Amino acid sequence: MLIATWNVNSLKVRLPQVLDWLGKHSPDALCLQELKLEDAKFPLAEVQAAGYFAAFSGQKTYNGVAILSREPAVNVVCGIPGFEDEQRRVISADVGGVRLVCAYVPNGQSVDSDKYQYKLRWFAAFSAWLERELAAHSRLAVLGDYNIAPEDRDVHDPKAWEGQILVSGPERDALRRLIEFGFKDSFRLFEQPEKSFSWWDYRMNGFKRNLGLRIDHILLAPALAANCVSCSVDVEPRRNERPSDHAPVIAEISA
DNA sequence: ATGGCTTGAGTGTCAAGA
Repeated sequence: MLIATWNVNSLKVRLPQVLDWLGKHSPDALCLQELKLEDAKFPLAEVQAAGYFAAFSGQKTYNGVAILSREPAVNVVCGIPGFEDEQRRVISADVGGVRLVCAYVPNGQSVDSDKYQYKLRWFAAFSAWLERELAAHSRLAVLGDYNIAPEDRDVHDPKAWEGQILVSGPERDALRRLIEFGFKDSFRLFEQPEKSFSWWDYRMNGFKRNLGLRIDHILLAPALAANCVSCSVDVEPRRNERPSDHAPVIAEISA
């Protein structure tokens, strides 16, 4: 089973690239973030024509998440239960015997902003919910844009980024808590090239110079991690014309 | 140099992303 995550930074703009990528990789499920469109404008017909079902939770202009899947997604839940939030950042569902959570973690803007406090508050609720979900679903996968680079090796210039948004201590602590629950960062189950990233700033030729961060992750419950046979970042779509600033991350689960 | 790109909104130019 192939599962993947991709922050597309506008599904309207990126739809042709998403359809192209689905055709090339045929994942069983693809989690999308930053749709930036309301549900009435979700390109369902195009996705179905490509052979996929879709569960989605969108809003105008910002945020928005979706799970595209070969088999219909069932038991779909939008948001973090019990956490009031107008921002559409989470959708979860069962696909092919796996419980998938698709998440777009808040960016945080800067460590001294209200948005950073929201990010930490949001993540605390996310984390508490995932701990319960992990107890309920042994085959649980949490895919998405975490907007957190777990370690210095996930940052092109750790000195320059020290203490900044996406790498700050409280953010990393919050992510580490998920690992303490038993989740595995599937990317680090395998030997990986040095300086592997999943996001590069549009500005200053960030991609060409590989000035990136690894902030998109596939976390797996132990039972899935034990059967994970590969995980990688697919940098190819970042070379496209009008690319998303994020690249897809893809993992393969055997059996 | 707190800039640089890209998107959506909306038709000026700004907010937000990371």
